[in-house]
Amino acid sequence: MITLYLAEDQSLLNTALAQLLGLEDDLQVVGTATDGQTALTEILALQPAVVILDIEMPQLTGLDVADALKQQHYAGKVMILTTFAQKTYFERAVQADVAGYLLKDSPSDQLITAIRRVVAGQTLYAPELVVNMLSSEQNPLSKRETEVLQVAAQGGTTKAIAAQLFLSDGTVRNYLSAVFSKLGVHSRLAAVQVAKAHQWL
Amino acid sequence: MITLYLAEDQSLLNTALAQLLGLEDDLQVVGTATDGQTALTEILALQPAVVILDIEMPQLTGLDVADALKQQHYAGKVMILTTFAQKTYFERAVQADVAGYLLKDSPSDQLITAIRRVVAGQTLYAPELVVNMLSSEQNPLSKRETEVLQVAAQGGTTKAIAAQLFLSDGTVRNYLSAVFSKLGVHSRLAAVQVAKAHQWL
DNA sequence: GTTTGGCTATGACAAATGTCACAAAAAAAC
DNA sequence: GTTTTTTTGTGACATTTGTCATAGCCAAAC
Repeated sequence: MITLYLAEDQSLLNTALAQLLGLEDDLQVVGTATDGQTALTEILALQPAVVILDIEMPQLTGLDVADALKQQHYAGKVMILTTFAQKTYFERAVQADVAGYLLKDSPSDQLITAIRRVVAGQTLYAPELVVNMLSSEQNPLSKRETEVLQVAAQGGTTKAIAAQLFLSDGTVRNYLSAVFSKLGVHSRLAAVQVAKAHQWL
Repeated sequence: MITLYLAEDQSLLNTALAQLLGLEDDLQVVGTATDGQTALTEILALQPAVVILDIEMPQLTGLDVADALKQQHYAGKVMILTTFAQKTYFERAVQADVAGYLLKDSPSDQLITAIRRVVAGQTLYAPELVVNMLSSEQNPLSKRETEVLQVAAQGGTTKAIAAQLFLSDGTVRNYLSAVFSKLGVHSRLAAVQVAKAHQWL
């Protein structure tokens, strides 16, 4: 019998999956949560063989939970189950030694077979991710440039940005100018648009 | 026996729900789709008693499908099943005479009872929506102001905005100035932030 | 029938923004 | 150990942006 724990923000999917997985002879759902903090506490108490984590959850994200479990040298397998194939999420998940990274756009029976394979020792990554990793352009901005743009995206004035980052007024304008040049735009708003589209922000 | 059709973008939820609903004695899932166009065609062919529609789907949204079904004087009941309680979505749904508007953050057994009630002739709206409708502030911007801000949000220069809307350069600046004053900000970026936060954009 | 509000426009001004050249220290890469 | 990149800064300039006063036209409201 494989014991499962399910952490999923969206109650409908959470309950539906819990019931469906429970119908399988070799699977048993020992607990569910709709937020990361509850999930982490209960996982450590219940010690399920497989943990299935959504990423976007209140309080702690699924990735935060995976990190915490890694630090505790958790014995069971950890799987991430999320909507989008975001490079940054995936990279963090790999860092946290997850045994599986699946997308919500594959049918539920694939999830079930994936669980069995993970228990058998396999590591499963959704194929879309590999494609996405290769095709997605990398951020041409330096760390600081990204940071400045990020703060600028909040909509504050140059002065406000400078104050928040402990920089001079002119330096901020210089950074932004460099950002614009790299992104091929001429204004903050346009830069934010482009950066968001590429998920660099 | 209640015949059901399920249109849901996310395959995992789609398949999980289809299986779960099919387990009920009085429910039968006669078809599913992951996009609006397929859903509409198949619904008209299969004539299910209840149609469950997600909103955000490729090609046609659930609301588009609901509109089309209303125009055809469709005999069955139409239910919307979506993630967020957005006022604008809800209003459109009510216009399309949907029999139910449910949120994905309630458990799956509530969906099942909701289906039975809708078939019995009841109309069900998620309680969160009523709260949301009352609490959400209304857009203080005029139609044209909203339009200008919307175009400005794309990141173009004043000239580009003016060209796109067939306005003079100065008029665009005036509109934006009025928008800023109403939203309590002093820049385009900040205005876009505020407007997006309130879902006025 | 007048008043109100929305749409459009111009001109002028102050402030903010974007650009460029230049420079120097620190960190990273080779 | 040298070169390159990154980070930070100044000063100056052109352009863009935001603000305000003012005004005509139109439609809706009262």
